[in-house]
Amino acid sequence: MDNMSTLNSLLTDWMRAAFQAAFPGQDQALAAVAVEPAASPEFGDYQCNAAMGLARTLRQAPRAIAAAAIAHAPPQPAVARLEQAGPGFINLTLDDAWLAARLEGMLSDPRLGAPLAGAGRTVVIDYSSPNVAKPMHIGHIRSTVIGNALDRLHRFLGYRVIADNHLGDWGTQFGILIQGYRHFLDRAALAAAPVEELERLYVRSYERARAEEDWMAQCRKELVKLQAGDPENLALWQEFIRLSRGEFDRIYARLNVTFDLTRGESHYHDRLPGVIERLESTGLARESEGALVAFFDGDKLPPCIVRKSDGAFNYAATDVATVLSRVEEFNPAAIIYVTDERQQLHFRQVFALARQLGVGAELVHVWFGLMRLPEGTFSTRQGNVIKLEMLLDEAETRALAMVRESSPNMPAEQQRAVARAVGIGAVKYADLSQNPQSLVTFSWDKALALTGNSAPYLQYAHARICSVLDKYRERHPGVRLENYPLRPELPVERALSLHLARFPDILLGAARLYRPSILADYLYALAGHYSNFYQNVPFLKEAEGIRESRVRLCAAVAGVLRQGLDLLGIEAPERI
RNA sequence: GCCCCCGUAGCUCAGCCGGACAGAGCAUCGGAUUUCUAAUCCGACGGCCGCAGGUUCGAGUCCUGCCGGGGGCGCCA
Repeated sequence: MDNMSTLNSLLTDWMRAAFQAAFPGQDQALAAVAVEPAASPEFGDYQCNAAMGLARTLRQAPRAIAAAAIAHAPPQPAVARLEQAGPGFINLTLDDAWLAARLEGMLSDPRLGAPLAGAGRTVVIDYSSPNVAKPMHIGHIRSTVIGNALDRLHRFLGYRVIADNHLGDWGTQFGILIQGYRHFLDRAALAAAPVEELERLYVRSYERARAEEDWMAQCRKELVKLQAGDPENLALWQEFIRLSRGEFDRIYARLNVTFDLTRGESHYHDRLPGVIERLESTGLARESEGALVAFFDGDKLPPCIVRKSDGAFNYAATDVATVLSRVEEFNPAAIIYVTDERQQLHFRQVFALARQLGVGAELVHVWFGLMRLPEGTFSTRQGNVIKLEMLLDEAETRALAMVRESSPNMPAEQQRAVARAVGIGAVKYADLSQNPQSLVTFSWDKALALTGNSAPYLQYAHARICSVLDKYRERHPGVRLENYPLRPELPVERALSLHLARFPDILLGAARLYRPSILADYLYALAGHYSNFYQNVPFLKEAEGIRESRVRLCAAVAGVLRQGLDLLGIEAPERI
């Protein structure tokens, strides 16, 4: 199946060839000819809208153009009907037998027809990236979950992925924290909840620093000592990182997220003087009011400070150094950053500098809107922060209550495992299923939805299929289902088959636009088609042949659901 | 002041490169379980797609302006 093109590209190439045969010498204008899924089933399976747009260039009426393209279309076994409609649409209906064979091909491929689009290419994905010494709260989940889905998706498409958790482990906050640690440490609290205690120390020290000049000066001194390699401060700093990573790792384990690298900003510290030198020598940055400032006259961006007047490097310098280091070490085709919207300007500046320094890799900032509460923003100071662990706990608790109710006979251990999969899946899906760039208002009921457009809905569809397959094997032991052909005859079966066959195109689209929500939408629609099928069409008690075809269709849906959910980082238990 | 994003059904949101009558979930109302898991399915109700112009054969989608909300803009990261 590796050499097989996806449905979209197959039909698009063919349709373009039809236009080229009808209008020789117009290749440039015809490059835009494309085929897309039909807006409505009544129009067929796919449609081509190119004729209307070409009317001016080709100096012909759209309907005449469409008719000519149809007349010149080369033979194509995939297409049963090709017809003109409305002002110049071309509607395509796939051949039933061809579609069934296509599905057979997908099912015999462990990759379900997904092309190895990224073979030989490397992408670095920088995501999650929490700050050391601060607990992860619900604002951190989006980067983690979206980044992880992009990670899995790219890996599946054959990219070599370097997932890097770029910890915030360097900077002025550590001077404040060390000073706080020296004066306010509560050892019992640190032992009980280390990161919470570190945060408390930071907040307390920070507040005092705002009020007292001397305290602030002392914080700065601690930072300078740390950055100069003072053994005592270095040891403290390493301890902060160790404690924080312990807590982060616990959350990542629950979320089933793993990184290839966990390099903090500190990793690039030694490279900063070299970067500054290059920025200065190339004229990209110059002195201004004691600071070193990068200007972006050509790019219409405001200037940014790369080195402060006290000589400390700013985070723009760190991020440029990080880009250069990644390019040098991994030679990636793309570096993808997943952060919230507040960093848009920052990354535009960093990317502009990197390009000026000769970086050719595609630099992408995948940003998402800040999570808000109905009553407004949340902040540590207002004390209305919802800790990520609390959210995950609540999700599992709600899911467990549901499992106990609907599956009272399931062993307790399994109930807990299902509740974990369902609860965590629900939380992830809430972030993955919407356009990340919308403003998001957090609500418990939405984040933990267990019905409707939610992960549990998909998991439920999957579990029901597993149950059907088990029952089939019980009643018909030893039967090799592959020996029976797929015969999608009913409209709902055909719709299901067509939807399944689109899976590879969906993966490519989601990766190209860096939007896992495209995959989530697809899976939701798939589960919807399936639920309709399941609810309204009997299969186990049908006659041999029909029965096997339908059971195989079920298996196909299960396979795509499982693979799709896995790419979103969501488990698909066989029983829920 | 300048820049970026968002504004779609009562609520929460989809809507890919502009395409044929604008779609879900929740909520409300009405149906479906002797059957393969009802965390489900079927149906009803519900929309000047913020407003006003413009481009286009065609605009929720692109452009301009305005209104409303969020974020950012030289010494935090």
